[in-house]
Amino acid sequence: MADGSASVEELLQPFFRKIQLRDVLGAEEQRAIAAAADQRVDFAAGDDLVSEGDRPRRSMLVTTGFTCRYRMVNAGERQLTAVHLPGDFVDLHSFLLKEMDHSVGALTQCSIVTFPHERLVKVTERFPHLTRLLWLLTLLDGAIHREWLVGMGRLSAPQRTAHLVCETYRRLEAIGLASGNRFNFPITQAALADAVGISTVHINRVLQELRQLQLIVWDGGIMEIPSWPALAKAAEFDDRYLHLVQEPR
Amino acid sequence: MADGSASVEELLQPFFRKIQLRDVLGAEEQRAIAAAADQRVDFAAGDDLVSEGDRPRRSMLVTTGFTCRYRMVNAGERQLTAVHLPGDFVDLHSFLLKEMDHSVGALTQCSIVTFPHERLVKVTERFPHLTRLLWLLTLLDGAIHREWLVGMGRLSAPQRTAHLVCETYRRLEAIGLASGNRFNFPITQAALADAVGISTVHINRVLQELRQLQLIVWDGGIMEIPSWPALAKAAEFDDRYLHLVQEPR
DNA sequence: CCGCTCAATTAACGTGTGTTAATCGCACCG
DNA sequence: CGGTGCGATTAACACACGTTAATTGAGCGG
Repeated sequence: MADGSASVEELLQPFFRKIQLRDVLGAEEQRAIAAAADQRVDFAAGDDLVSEGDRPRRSMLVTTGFTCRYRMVNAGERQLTAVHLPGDFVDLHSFLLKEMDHSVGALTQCSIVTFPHERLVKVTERFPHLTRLLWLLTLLDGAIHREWLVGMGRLSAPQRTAHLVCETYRRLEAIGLASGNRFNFPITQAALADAVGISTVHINRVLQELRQLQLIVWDGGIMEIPSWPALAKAAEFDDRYLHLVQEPR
Repeated sequence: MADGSASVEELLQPFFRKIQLRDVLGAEEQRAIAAAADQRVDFAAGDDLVSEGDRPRRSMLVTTGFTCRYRMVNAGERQLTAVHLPGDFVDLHSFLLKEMDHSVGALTQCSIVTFPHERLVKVTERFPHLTRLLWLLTLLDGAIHREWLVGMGRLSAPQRTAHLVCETYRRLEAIGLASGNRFNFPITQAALADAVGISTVHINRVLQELRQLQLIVWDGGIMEIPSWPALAKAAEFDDRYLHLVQEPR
């Protein structure tokens, strides 16, 4: 690590938890990953961490804050394809895809840790099981992509919005960053609209509906879920696709 | 291989081409993969190759025909999340995700080759570069998922339909299974509707529009693209996300 | 050759969501 | 303390797409 008061191990806690939810991570593997970490970098909300067309030589892991993957189309319309939380790699796939086919932006102020690709190659040469775990992380991204696809195709805007709230809470809770059916969600309605695939005008209508149905309370950047069963039912949310099961991979 | 007149190597040709479009595949690696192949299995159109909730102990690679990944929601609505062609693994991700979070069905009659998971583990233990290539294949699936997501959120139904036609042609062409702006596409309008995320009534309207604009000719299971530039422009299609570039991975 | 079934097609009507544009509230700052 | 700007909100109107239901056409088995 080049700088920072916190040790790499500390910064990687959410990441380790994320993995340990799915498999056992050996002490040696843990050290190997920590040793592969390089610099720490901070970004302000709205900044781009990587841009479409870039060929990054390192991958970035979020340690604090929210980021998103997105693409622009048409006349400046934006569509998010993923939201990333602490412990998530935002572009581990660039390690093998090489060229970015989308951009990554900061939804809030955030900080990340970088992993040079040549060090990741070394990991794949020496640690087959750890390699499979990194692979797994990109597969989890894919599973979430599929879930979003199903929502986009077959759920209404209110359902998709509710679904995103459920998903975000469940993922934060899993790594110990949320509890009590509330979490910090300091993003803009416009960003939420871009995630759900609707207009800013309509996300506003949708949010009012969800509020009126007492499905969510969202104020001052805090999202609260008055009744998890009610929200999950409305969203047809089932966390199977998050694969929150510890087993040998 | 347990049975079949064709050798594994023959059956794996589209698969080898798919990989070789992105990197060099060594002779030893080629042999290792061929050796990991197990049985050949045939399916009829409409059959399920794997179902949501299953825990497959082998992954399947399509050798002929079209398959799809899908999930059911609500009152029997179906949403496809991927279409797979010869050379594609339909569930390589199950190797690490373990439990299927969606089903895989045959869009047409098709045949596949299976790869027992324990043999894939051995591959990851002995062939780091080949492992990265398999990982890459799942990353390509992810890239296509993101492209679909952008389309679902920000493109019109005619655009998404045109986009799927472009994508399918480009992928088939890449592995040598299509040329001359035509390809075999013997699927039902209902299946296409499930891929694009619209109703069967509306896919019919969309197809008529695309036909009237001379963007596609689709008759007797043959899809023809009168003008590739015109269709690509209408669909905002750019094949960057397919990563058709040979380079060290 | 009839009747069955399934895919494709058409029509009528309802609605979820987009678009445009204006207003409001609030933080920030000179 | 009054501007400035951004995010949230509201209104009016348009239309892409869904729903329901009926019709047509092609393949296929009896």
